[in-house]
Amino acid sequence: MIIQNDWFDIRKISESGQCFRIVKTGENRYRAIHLDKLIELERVSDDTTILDCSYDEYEQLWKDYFDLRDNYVYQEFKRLADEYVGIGEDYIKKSVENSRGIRILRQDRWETLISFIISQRNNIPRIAKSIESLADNIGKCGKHNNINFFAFPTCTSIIENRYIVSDLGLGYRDNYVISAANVVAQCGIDYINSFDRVKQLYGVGDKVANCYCLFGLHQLDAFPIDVWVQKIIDREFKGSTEFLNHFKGYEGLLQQCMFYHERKLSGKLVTLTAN
DNA sequence: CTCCAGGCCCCGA
DNA sequence: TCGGGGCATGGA
Repeated sequence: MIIQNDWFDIRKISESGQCFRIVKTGENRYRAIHLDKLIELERVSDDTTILDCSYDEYEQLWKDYFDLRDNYVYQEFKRLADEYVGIGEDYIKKSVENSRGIRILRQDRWETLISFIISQRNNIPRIAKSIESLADNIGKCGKHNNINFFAFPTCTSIIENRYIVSDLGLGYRDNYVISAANVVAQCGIDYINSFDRVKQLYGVGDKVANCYCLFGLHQLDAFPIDVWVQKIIDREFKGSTEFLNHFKGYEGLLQQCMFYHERKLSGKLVTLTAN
């Protein structure tokens, strides 16, 4: 499949910190794992990305995963940013422009939940490593062409293999992961359908709950505040989040732009690579 | 050695 | 409700 869309930048998406299983495999080449599928992508120009899959598989799976049904929210958000007048104006406009092509993926809820539980007080390479470790040890094996890969483990697998999970170097987060697995095995992931529900989980606070809403539930108004975003709020907006009122419904898009932009500026953008 | 990483729990005021 | 200590682990 050839995707012609200059609002889609797989490199920026993979470096934006929203997902941990999209890795760089070569120059302009990326690999993504979603559910029990693997796909390889190549960004051949600013507006063209090749997805190595059939039309049917694209329509059935990857179109939704990469949120490629339309560009409406991204264009609308950009328009809001262009119109913004007020404190931090320059920072907002630069971060949004610099982040063009970032989309909010429609990731698997369960994987998103566990990924961001693991993310707390952790760094991105090690988060990715922990997730790979979970998949490699207790996930289901799949095969794509001649590549072996492992799907993210189910809640049942985590419960059944909880002693293995506790030995994967997750630190104190292993109890949070196992606890969440128990709740989801009992109630189903559909039960975790709101900020309040997800926050009830042991080890989930405001930040992780907001990440779950934004990246797992695709609630684009969620605005996770981590140490980076807090730093931006303090420095560029004098500690006030009043600027969010201009971005009603799209706060999460702005959060991603700021997070990406800030890390890029500080030279701490992380490029995940295979193995 | 210390410091830090997309925080959260728990405790005491 | 707010602030601070403690928390597992590994890399810099």
